[in-house]
Amino acid sequence: MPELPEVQTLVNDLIAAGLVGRRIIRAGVHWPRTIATSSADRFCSQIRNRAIESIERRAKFILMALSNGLMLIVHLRMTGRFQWGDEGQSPEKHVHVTLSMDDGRVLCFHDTRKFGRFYLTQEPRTLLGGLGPEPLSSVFTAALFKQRLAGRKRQIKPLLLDQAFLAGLGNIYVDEALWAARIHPLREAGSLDSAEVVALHAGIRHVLRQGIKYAGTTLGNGQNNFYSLGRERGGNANHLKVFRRTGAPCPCCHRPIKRIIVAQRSTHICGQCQRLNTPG
DNA sequence: AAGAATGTTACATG
DNA sequence: ACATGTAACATTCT
Repeated sequence: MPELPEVQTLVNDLIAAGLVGRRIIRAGVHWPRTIATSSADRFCSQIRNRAIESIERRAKFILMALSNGLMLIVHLRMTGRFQWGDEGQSPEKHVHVTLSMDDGRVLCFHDTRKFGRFYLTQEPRTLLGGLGPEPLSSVFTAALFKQRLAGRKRQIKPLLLDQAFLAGLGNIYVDEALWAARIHPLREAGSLDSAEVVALHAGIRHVLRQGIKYAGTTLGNGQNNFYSLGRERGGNANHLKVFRRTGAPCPCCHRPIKRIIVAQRSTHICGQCQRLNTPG
């Protein structure tokens, strides 16, 4: 669920909350497997008394640079999120890591499905080196996109979901971007013509920027859902054109949105606007 | 009320 | 290179 816009929203919130410059005085781990790089004990002793020097996003990872060259990297996977807790009180259900700050606040990592991971490393490149370009950065031009698509035989949707090809997209924003560009998710990636590449490049950047603008996408009311630092919902669900809108009219041609399965993932398309074969 | 589906990723196997 | 299947989990949906 948390894709690039949701992770960016969280990073923005963490910065706005004044976390940069604060020092971590104590860590608690209640589900040890959350810590991917070491034992829970070693994690706690290593992170203790480090100051947070910067917070940024790369792909769907949250990067916190700590003092003395250590980097804390967090991946939320499907249901991870951060929220404030109370010092001295036992953490609420599904809180697996707590970070007590030098100003008395407690940053809690909450993750119902327990897929989220914390990495503590001196060498971030090991984890991040294989990622594709950032879709919102200036290096991601239509020309670069075209070059990376050339010759690829995979279907366009699973390729866009591949973090080594392009960083940060997930199921929601891929469906939205493909609809915006009027491209069928099963199209062979290397078969897109120049106009389609340009449209898809623009579509990807548009849907991601819109997601960030509305502070992420929160679907439904379940707790397996995106909530930002202050437990606020994102507003982007109101701006989705196809995702989870099966049966609703396509905003472009008013035919009903269809749900199909592509690469084992639920996929939402307009069969009229997104053609697999050229009409005729 | 039991069983299926679920936004992510890594890894194993054809 | 690419497609497919599975596993990691708990909650929500059917």
